[in-house]
Amino acid sequence: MAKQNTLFKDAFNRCLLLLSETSALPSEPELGQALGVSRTTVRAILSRCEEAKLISWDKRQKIVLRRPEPSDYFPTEETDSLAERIERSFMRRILAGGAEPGMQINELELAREIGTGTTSVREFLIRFSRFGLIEKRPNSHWVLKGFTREFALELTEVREMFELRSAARFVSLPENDPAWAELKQIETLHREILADIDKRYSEFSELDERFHLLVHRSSSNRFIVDFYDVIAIVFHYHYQWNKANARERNARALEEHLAYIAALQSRDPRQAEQACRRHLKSARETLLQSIP
Amino acid sequence: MAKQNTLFKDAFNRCLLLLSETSALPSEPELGQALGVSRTTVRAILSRCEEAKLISWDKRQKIVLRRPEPSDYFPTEETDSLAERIERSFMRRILAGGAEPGMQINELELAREIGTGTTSVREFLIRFSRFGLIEKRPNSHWVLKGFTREFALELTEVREMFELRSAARFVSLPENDPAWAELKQIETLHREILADIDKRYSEFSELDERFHLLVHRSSSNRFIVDFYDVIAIVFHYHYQWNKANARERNARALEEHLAYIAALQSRDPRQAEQACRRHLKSARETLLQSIP
DNA sequence: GATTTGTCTTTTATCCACAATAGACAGATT
DNA sequence: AATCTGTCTATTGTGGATAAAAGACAAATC
Repeated sequence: MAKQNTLFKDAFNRCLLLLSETSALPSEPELGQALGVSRTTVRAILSRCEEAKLISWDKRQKIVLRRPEPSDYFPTEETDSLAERIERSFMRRILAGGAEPGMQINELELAREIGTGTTSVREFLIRFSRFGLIEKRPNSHWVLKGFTREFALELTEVREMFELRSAARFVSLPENDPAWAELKQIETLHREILADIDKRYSEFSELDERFHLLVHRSSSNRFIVDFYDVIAIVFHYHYQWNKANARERNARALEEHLAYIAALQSRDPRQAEQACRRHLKSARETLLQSIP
Repeated sequence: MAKQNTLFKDAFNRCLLLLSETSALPSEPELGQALGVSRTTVRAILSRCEEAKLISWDKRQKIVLRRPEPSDYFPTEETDSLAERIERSFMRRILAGGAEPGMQINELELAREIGTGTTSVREFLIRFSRFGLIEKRPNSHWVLKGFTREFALELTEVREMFELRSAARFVSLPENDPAWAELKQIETLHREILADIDKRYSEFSELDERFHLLVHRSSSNRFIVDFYDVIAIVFHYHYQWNKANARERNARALEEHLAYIAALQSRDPRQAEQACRRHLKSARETLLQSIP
């Protein structure tokens, strides 16, 4: 089967959205830019649109003939890349299922379960190994080290070092740095969600990631920024998995964030450090509480 | 060709060393333990030893018939794993050769040059990407970010955070922790090399890695210990590549290490921090000097 | 003259096959 | 009773094949 054309399908779906808002499509390179794909893929999309009588296509003339209907879209299951599917399956297995530390991980078995080749699973495991949750025994299996208390403590120790350093850098960013504008936006979103917390508390997870990533970015250090991936994936699956008291937890975190944001905006290193420490401490406690 | 039997060849060579010192070999599981391979490989080794009339083998009787000669060994080029060969080729290319940042890296071309399949190269690049020197553009090529001044500064920034933290932990290790004995050994080696610095200065590189890894290990934090891989690979190739004034540089570093070791042994956190800072500062300067 | 399109080549992502290696189990040996 | 050996099976490491996707280049169009 070689490569799945998930990129094509996903870009096609996104093209239909564009198409429902205009009467003609732009040039091929421009469309490629808009969809983030190469001209080869753009042309495949246009061909399919033409076949489905969505547009008439003659060289530069790409006229919309009708609005796309739900049945024109590819089903969402077909638009996820293989890597995403593998990640989800794997995380479900090791977080939800009984995942005792020390358990062996079998490439072939995982591949069969997910319905894919071993190469892709293998590459996923290699990429994933940098998160410190699994380890390879050469010429033999992988070992699950598990989402344990030690893991959480080691993770948060490094996180705290990095975020304190990043917050210190943040307050000294020049006035015209775009991070200040982004911070303002994030602040506004916090207030909006807090104002309607009962309905919108579940939006916190995404906002949390956006905020902390912004802080880490100001370190201008690739190792610090890259490490944020580890934190993000852990918290991402952690939120999905541990929903007890989510509303209260998130409300409290939003308040802490607002204090932290105000401290950053004050440009005072001491205030920023204090607010950062306070929030990180409670984030650590929350994470630890969810581990048996 | 599927898999190369480099493990077998390497283990066979190591087995010949054992064989030259005894008159009979132990049981298969024991031999496997000693060589770090499975019984399957042990049996392959024994078969070959028998064929080469090095031993007579009948079930539990494995009697050495003659001493191995140089011609019995496999040539060392054949005992390196594919991953090691790829790493060396790649590092030579990007460090020695003209490696401008922004250059594209082509899996197929690399594979052809090294004489291997694309899968292995690909897996190597994925593993290597955690060192922050290359970056993947999905569905497209890899980009070389280059061994630049920024890279060195970002690397040393994190290194300094981690090593200071580890040194602080080190001084509070309990008296009976094996790290103290290892530190003593390392200290002795330092003195031996310094005493005969003109001949032995090149042994510093390996000792340097051993010392700093010991310090990082005392953090008991997998992320800190894993990060030491990044430092180690950079310094490893850096030493191979920048040999100007190696004798003086190494002599100075050895002196600094001895001061640092004494400070650790004093168990005084303040002294340890000072000595650590002093050494890291000069290590950073040395690294930066070698970058244009 | 700058874009755009048509066409073609190159490269990546993925599956599959096969040798090397690990590992399991029962019968043999101490 | 414990360990070892013989034998067999399962899994990993690696090369090669192929569809999807990117990208190069010249001719066409504005």
